[in-house]
Amino acid sequence: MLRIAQTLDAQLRVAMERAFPQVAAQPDGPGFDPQLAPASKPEFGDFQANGALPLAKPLGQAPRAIAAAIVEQLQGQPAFTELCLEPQIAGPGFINLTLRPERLADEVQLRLGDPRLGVPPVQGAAPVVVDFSSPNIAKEMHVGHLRSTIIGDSLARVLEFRGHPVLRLNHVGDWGTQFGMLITHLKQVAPEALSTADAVDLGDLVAFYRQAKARFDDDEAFQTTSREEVVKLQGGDPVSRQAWQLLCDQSRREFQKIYDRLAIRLSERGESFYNPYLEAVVADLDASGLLVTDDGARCVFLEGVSGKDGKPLPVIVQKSDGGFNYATTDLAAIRYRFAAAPEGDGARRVIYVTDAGQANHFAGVFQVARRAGWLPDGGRLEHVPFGLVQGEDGKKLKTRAGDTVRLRDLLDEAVERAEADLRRRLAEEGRSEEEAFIQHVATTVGLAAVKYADLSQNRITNYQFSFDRMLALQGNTAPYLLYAVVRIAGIARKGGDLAGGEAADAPLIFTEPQEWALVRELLRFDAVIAEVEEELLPNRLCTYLFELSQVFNRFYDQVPVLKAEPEARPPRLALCRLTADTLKLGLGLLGIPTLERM
RNA sequence: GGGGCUGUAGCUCAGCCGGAUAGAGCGACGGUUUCCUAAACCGUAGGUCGUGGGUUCGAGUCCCGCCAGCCCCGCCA
Repeated sequence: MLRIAQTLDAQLRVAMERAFPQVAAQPDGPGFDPQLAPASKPEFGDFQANGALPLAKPLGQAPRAIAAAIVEQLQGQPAFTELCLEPQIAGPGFINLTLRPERLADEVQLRLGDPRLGVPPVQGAAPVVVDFSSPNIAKEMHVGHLRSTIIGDSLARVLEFRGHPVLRLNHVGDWGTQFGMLITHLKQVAPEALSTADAVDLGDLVAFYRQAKARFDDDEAFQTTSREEVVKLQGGDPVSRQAWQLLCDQSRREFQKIYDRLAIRLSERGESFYNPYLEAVVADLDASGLLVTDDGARCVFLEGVSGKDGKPLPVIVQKSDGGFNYATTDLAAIRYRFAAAPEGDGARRVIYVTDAGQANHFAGVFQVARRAGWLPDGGRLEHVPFGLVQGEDGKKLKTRAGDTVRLRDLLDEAVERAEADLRRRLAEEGRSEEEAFIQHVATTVGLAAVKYADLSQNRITNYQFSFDRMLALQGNTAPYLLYAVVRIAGIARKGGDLAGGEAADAPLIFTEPQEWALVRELLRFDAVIAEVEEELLPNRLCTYLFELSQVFNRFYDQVPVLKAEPEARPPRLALCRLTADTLKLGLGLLGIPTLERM
């Protein structure tokens, strides 16, 4: 309906100008904004224009009279009367617009033949970087990586669908002090791990990492050795390099198992990738006069952000010992991503999907990048923050033993619970299914539940993780949406021709309110996609898909399809087909595959 | 001390650019099945939108103060 909304907006502007030419002539006048919005309630029609109300004061007229004058001018436009029924003026001066049923049917018809379901491909596409997931080498992926991975993937999918060339970058933690610690520790306790691939498994590596961290925190000699080890590594020492390479390879393979399970595609480009550019970052900042040496550290002082003593807060880009830190790497990454090829990605939009705790850090780093002039005209640099994953007690999610929850275990449990639920249901209904079917459904439902529960929440707030809620069969959950798709597949199995062959030329004539409700819901899809692309809020897409499922279920419950009168059958089958296509596409953009039966 | 985020029904949460009587889901209570999977549908109850001001024709939404919770705050990432 985006196209129609644009048309209506233009028509309203013309009507306003014609109704009040004296205002149109004023250069400093109030101007005209139709304030066109989707109708807030079905009884108000399809759209409402609220633009008459703000004109009341400047024009010195009653808002309803202003609305009436606008409506009169609208009615004088043939293009408008072809599109809409007679506008209604309601309340204090709202103009309610209802589209002609045949225009709605036209729109449905267009979408039936359109694989993009009415979503236009983007014009003038330029690369978009989505930086997400980003686990640390030599650690296992845990619940803390869940949200970034799932949200980032979904945003990337939406942007890709719109036609942007998307670089999905996995900015893994593969550099820095942590490696000094780990390698130093391993040299002493498990030297074979540094020269032989897979000498220890990742779980052990994680334990070693923890030990190394503990030693680092209270053993000064160990700290010193670790720092020296980092210097060796950065200096390209072959032994250190090889150890590092082995650790990275091993972690990479473990990460990939998770990504494969979740059907997530990512290009690894870790922190180390930017090492060759760190010097240039500092030089660049120096050349643009932003760099200040303070206490031996080279930093950029932020504008508008002050610390304890009221002094501006610094972003440190080179430590007093000459080393670089994460801010330097992040700056190098921004610089590289916006820079033109071959020494850059040529991006026009760079998106970081990380927890909200890093908001200050990114705000600082972004400010420096902007002031350094690294963003091209129209370049967008955005932090997409999200809240913590909490348990049902409202505290940070932990295992019973108090450990961090591994992502692997979390996914396993979701699938196990989905399987148990399915088996119980099969037993209750006396159904018998093949083992392969059960495994496939349980896996799909379990993983879908985890993804959907995360995505359906406004990402900025903390997220209360609950297997029971996400796997519930009713409510705003993955199983509920998947079930709507299954119901439509059931119609096809029982002889409904969803491919459109049945009376393909028959006009789409709808008679029931449930049909119209479904039509209107289906036509919202393009606007929802546009909104997610802009606001980077996948929960808006979830809400839409849930509402679509609800409207469909109401239709399914109250309006027969297969047993409809012969002339009513084709249009109803068409609605089923478009609903299924919309749900499949929408869920696909959330990274969730659908099922034919469940 | 400074900064960020959050505060909406018993619980979990939506709420678009400020628009009409603030919405879902769960839970509670009550209904619906000779018919496409009842994993569904229909209905009832449940709200000082943390709080006090301000702006506006109109504020859950914007501005300021306050309260509460979480997070961040110089050489870790």
